[in-house]
Amino acid sequence: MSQTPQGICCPAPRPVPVEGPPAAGTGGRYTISEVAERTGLSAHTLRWYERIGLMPHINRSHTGQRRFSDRDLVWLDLVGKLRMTGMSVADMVRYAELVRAGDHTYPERRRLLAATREDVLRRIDELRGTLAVLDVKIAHYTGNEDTPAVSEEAATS
Amino acid sequence: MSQTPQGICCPAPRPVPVEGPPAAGTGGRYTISEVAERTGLSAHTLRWYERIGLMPHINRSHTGQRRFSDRDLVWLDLVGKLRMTGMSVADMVRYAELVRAGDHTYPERRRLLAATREDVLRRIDELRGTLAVLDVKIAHYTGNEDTPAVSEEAATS
DNA sequence: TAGAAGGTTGGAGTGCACTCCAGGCAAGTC
DNA sequence: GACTTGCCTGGAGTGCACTCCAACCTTCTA
Repeated sequence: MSQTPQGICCPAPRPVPVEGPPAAGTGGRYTISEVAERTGLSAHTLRWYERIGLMPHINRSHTGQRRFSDRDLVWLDLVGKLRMTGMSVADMVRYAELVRAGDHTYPERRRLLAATREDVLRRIDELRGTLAVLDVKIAHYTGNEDTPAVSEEAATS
Repeated sequence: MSQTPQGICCPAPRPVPVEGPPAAGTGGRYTISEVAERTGLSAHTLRWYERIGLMPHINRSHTGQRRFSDRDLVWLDLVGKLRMTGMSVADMVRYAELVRAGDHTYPERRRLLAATREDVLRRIDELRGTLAVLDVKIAHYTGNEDTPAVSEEAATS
């Protein structure tokens, strides 16, 4: 959930069998390419999300093609938000499993999201810190467009 | 520099021959493990950073071991900040090359950092957006610790 | 009837940022 | 002299999150 000083990137996933609650029966029926366009995810990624258990069961047409519901879109929207927080796909799959498991998982879901929230706050703080550094650097370069550098160049610029 | 909806992760690097300005001659002489401890980076990563051109030349002891200077530590601090912004290693190498190339690269360095700054602002905004979503979810789970779920469960929780 | 468009699958491939490994060297301690 | 510690190198391996491929199926339009 949190990030080590070096590994600025990401934790450990694992493929998970899809076996959730009954899929939605509400709203429009979108093809995979329509959903790709709406969400900005590729069709590849949408299939992959389903395969690893990050989606609830997706309905199929009589020819076996995926037909996404409005509910699926809402879910994908949440997934997109969670991705933005830096949450790993593995953790999102874990969350999806909790949702499928039923209401008794509320406390754990809350815990997962609360931890994510803490992460986000930390990240915002970090980013604000980098902003300060960037501003100093940019001001330095702006004020010295053509003047010779001072001392610490290799280290400080 | 910016991130696509899907590729939340990262751009393209390339190995770059180290051939920068004369290395620092100031300050303490730290071994690689000392620097690893101070920066939180692994010794592996420090060697790798040097190899790809992300470090200025690092001095060596008479036996060929790296001896990092205070200036190197300052540089690593900046690199750490840039990593936090989400800047790719490839872009950081590019920046390091500009620093090595001399003062006439000030405008481009400024441009690079200004673009990074914009990215950071965008990311902070995104994170704030996710915070709002998380808060709604967490409040929902907190208020319904044991009560049955409502309708949209698979999609909204 | 042909061809194009859009979908299906499992499995392999990609790019990034590390991370580890084998084999070796130098200095210090018992 | 043996052992330990800490460092060196080039190159291979890892984990994540996609991304692509080949072979195939349906549906639709010309």
